[in-house]
Amino acid sequence: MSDELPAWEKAREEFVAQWGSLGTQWGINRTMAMIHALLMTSPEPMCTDEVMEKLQISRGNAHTNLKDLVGWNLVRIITKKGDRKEYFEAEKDVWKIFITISKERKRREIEPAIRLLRDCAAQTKDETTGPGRDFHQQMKDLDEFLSFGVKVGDTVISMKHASALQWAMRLLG
Amino acid sequence: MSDELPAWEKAREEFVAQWGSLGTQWGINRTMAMIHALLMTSPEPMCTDEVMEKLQISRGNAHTNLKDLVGWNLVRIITKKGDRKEYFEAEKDVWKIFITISKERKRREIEPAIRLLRDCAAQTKDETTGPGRDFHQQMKDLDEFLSFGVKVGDTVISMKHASALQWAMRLLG
DNA sequence: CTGAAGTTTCAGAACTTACTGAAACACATG
DNA sequence: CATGTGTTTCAGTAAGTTCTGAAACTTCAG
Repeated sequence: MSDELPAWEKAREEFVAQWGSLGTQWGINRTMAMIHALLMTSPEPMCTDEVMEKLQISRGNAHTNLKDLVGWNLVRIITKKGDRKEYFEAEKDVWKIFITISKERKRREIEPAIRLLRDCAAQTKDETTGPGRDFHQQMKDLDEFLSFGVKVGDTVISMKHASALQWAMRLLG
Repeated sequence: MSDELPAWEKAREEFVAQWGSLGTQWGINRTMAMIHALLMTSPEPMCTDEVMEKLQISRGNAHTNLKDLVGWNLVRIITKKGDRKEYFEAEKDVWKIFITISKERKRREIEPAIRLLRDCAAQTKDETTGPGRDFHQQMKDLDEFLSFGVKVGDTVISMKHASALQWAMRLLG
């Protein structure tokens, strides 16, 4: 294989591989995390074949994960005129990545949890004594906490990066 | 099987089962999430056998996941005098749960990522042109963002619940 | 319409992770 | 030191997830 890689590409390969491992801990599939890392550090949009080649994965796998990343709004499809191929480009702005991921996680992970908690609270709203009442209260506490968190999160992700920074600095200062 | 469950226990079973499913999305294993849900809604500390019985799982499985939860500081071991059994009790205070999880996730997920980013940035600090420089910059941006996030997070989790609430209200208001 | 280039789908294989059940271990008690 | 009670470990198995490769499909140019 080619050892003629520029120095930065060596670092990039480490980054891609390790980001993949970290991804699994975050509940994200390894390949998807690797493709994301690859695209985030790509000077140019890449096509499916380039991704396959770089990561040594099959077309089906590359395809699925690229589309998943597009579904997460972390990657967008670029088409060049006079070229039928689709190219993929990752958002590189850290603040925008953060906002996108926050929104998706809210939708996929927090909102279903809140629905569950409300449902369980509703089912037990007539419990006024003993363990039944405690359970009801626990559901309400969890709901209240998550809902409040969502509200705070919504405020933050609606902010411009600069305002968010300023606000955070005030908290720290 | 007994259909003589109090109404609230029905809701509890739904909560436990669903919290388990939600857990998998969060990258947490189903059983661990279920045990946590069970203990969070238990009026009394439970022993291994009770957990096995309630969730219909093996001793080994119950044991491993209980110990993992203790490792996460979400559950503590209680021993009653004159009884050699270990009982397990989950933290029920929502704010404390939040703080505990935040700390653990920081340690397990954010800090390793920051280490990786710094390593990759260091490897490319001499790159001053073209894609190498861009890569270096991207690593630094990500590092800076996560590190700043950690700082903000540290500040928040060092706050009392009431102060945090007050502070968040100001953000919203 | 035909063929070339690109894209999508999906059944089964490979891999990873979680779980069981049973045996080994620890420890207190008579 | 034998016995009963509770705890831990772990090899093998089951379940779940991800990946491959090939076939089907779409689109466009000639």
